[in-house]
Amino acid sequence: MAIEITFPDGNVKAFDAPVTGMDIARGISPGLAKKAAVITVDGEQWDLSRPIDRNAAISIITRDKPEALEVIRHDAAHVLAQAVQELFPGTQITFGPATDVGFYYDFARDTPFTEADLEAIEQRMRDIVKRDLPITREVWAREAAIAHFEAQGESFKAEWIREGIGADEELTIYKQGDNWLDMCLGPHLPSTGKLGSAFKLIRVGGVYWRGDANNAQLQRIYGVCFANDDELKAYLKQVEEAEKRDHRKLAKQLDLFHQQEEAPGMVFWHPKGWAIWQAVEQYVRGVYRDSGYQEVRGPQIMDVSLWKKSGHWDNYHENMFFTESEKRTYAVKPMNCPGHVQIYNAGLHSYRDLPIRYAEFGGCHRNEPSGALHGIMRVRAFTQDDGHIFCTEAQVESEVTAFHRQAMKVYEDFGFTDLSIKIALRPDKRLGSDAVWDRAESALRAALRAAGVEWTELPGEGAFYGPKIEYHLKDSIGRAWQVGTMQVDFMMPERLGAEYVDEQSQRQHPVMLHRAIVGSMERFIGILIEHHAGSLPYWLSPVQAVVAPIVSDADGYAGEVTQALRQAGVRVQSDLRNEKINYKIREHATQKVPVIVVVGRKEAEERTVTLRLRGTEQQETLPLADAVRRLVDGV
RNA sequence: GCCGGGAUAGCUCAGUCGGUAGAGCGACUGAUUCGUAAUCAGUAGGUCGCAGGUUCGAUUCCUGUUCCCGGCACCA
Repeated sequence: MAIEITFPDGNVKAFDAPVTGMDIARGISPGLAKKAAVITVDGEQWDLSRPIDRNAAISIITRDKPEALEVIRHDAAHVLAQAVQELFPGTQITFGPATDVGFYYDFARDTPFTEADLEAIEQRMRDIVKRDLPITREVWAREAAIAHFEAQGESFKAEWIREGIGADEELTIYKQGDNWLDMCLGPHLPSTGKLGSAFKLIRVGGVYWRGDANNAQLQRIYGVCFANDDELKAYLKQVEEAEKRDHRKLAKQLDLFHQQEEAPGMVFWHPKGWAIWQAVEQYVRGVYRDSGYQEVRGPQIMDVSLWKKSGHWDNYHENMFFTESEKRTYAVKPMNCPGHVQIYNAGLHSYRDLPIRYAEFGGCHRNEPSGALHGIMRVRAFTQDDGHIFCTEAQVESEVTAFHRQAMKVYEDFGFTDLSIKIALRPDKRLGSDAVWDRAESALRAALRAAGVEWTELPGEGAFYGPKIEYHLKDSIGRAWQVGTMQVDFMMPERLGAEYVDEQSQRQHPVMLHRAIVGSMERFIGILIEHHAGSLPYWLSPVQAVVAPIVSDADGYAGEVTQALRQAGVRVQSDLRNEKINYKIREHATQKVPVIVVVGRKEAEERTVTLRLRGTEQQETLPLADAVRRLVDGV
C-alpha cells in the first residue's frame, strides 16, 4: 500500500513504506536535510525521525523559520535538564517548556544552584550540543513509564503521569543519546547539535511544583535562546537598554521620589515627582468632567462592620490594615466603592437620575505580600482614578462602551497604543448565582463587541463580586501591568442597600460599575517613566524649562525671563550658578529637561532668548514674547 | 508569604584572607565670567542596614531581624 505525501507546492509523491521527515528532506537535498528542524504533518508538528504511515500533506520547517524557534527553545530546556543531571546527580527533573524569549526547566534539588553553577551548567550544555546526540521519540506504556521514573527516583515525573495525564493519552518519551530521557509531548530537533550556540542561562529562581504555594518548592533555571548568535546578541543588548529605563533608577537620577524602610510599599514623592503626578491628575480630572462624573471624597477609615457587609472582610481581611479606637475596629479602606455607595445612599434616587457617576482620586491601602512589592508599580498605599457608575441593567452596555472609548483615548494621549484587553471571568470564590454571572459576563462581551475590539478571556480571574475588563500595559522589560479596569457588579448594591425607584414606584437595586483608567496613579506614573525612558512629553515634564545665563551679567535678565515664563504657567527654573554654559547644558540635558533657555549678554541687550530643545543640538534665537508663546503652546 | 541573592559617604562603586575604610561624581569654600554635554584648587562628609554572638579585637565570621533585588505565589 502506497503512502501519498503532498508537498506544499501541491506535488504528490508516493512511498512504498512509512517514511520519516528526514527521509523526505534527504530525498530533496542534503542541504535541506541539514537545515531541517521539524516537519508539519497535516498541520501538526512532528519530529523528523517519526515515521509517517498515512497519506498526509507535509511541510518541512527549516531551522531559520519562526515556527522552528519554539522547538529549538524547547530543546534547549531538555539539554539544560540533561546537563544538570550529569553535573548534579540526584537532581529530579519536572517540566521545562519554551518561553517568549527562551526556556526554563524546573528542578527538585535540596542545595540551591549558584551563579557559578549556572556557568558550569551552560558549559555542559554546550558540550552536549557538541556531542550531537540523536533525539529519538518512543511511545511507552503508562505503567512502564511510572515504573521507570520511580526506579530512577523521579517522583515528580511519576506523580505527573498518575495525576496529570489521562489513562487514554499517548505517553511519549524522548531520548537524548542512550543514557538520558525525559517524558515530553515534543516535537524535538533530530539531534542536540541542531540546537546551535545562541543560548545563555540568565537566572535561577524559586517556583512551586504545579504552581501551587502549598506544594514543594523547586528551582527554576531560566535561559534565553535564539536561532542564531546575532539575535541573541540583539536581545541581550535590548535587555541592557531596558534596564536603564527602570523607573526606580530613573526616579533616583531625576529626583522624583524615594521609598524607605519605615514605610515599605509606600512612596515619598519629591517635588519633581509630584509635579508629574499633578499633571496626570489634572488631566484625568478633565476626563472626569468631560465624561459626566461628579468628584466626591470618602473617609479613609470606616468601621469594620461595613467591610463585613460588603464581603471584603471575608475575602481580603488578611490583606487589609486595621486600626482601633475606643473599642471600635476600623479598616483602612482598600477600595473606594463602599464609600461611594454611602454617598449614593444618602439620598433617594429615581430611575430618572441614572446613571449617576461618582469619581474620586481615592487613596487606598492594601497589605500586599512583601514579595509582591516592586518600586511604585506594586505598593501598599496607592491612589486610584476610581469611579463608580450606578445605572440600570439596560444602561450597562452603553456605559461600558463609552468607558472603553474614553480609556483608549486617554492611553493614546499618554503615548500608549499597545494595550492588551482581557475579560476576567467568574472565580471559584464568588458571590451571587451563576445566572447573575452569566448576565454580567455577557454584558461585558457585548459592550466590547459593540466597541469593535478584540480581547482574550481569563477564566477564574474575576473579582469576587463580578467579572471585569482589564487593560494591560507592558513595562520596559516586558512585564505586563494592569492599568485600567471596568467591572460589572450586581452584588455590592444589594449588599450595601443601594436603591432607586423605578417607573412603577418600586424600589430596585441599581447595577454598579467599578472603573478606572490609569488604575493606580503610582503604577501609571511608573509605567510612564519607563515608557518614555524618563524623557516625559513636554506637558508631563516636571521641569519644562530651565533658564541658564552664560555670564553673571545676564542674571538679572534671566530672572525676568523666568518670571515671564512662570507667570505664563510654564514649570520653569533658573540656573544662576557660577558654572560654564557647557556644564549647565550637560546637567539639564542629563536631567531630561525639554527646553533649555540660554541667555547671554547679547540676549539681554536684544531682549531675546536662545532655545535648545531636548534631543537636538540646534539653537534658535527669538524674541522673549515669542518664546513665551511657544512654551505655553507646548513648544 | 516562599526560595535565592544583597545592604559600605548624598549618588555610583572599590575594599578589608578579622586590626574601626577609599575613589569618582555631588556638597561646601575660594579663584575663574568662560556662547551650547563636565573650569581649577582646597575642605568637609561614613557607629560599613539593625540587634545579638564568637573573638584581645567584628564593617569582615556566625545567628536573628528589617528592607531591597530576582523568581514563584498573591494582586478586590
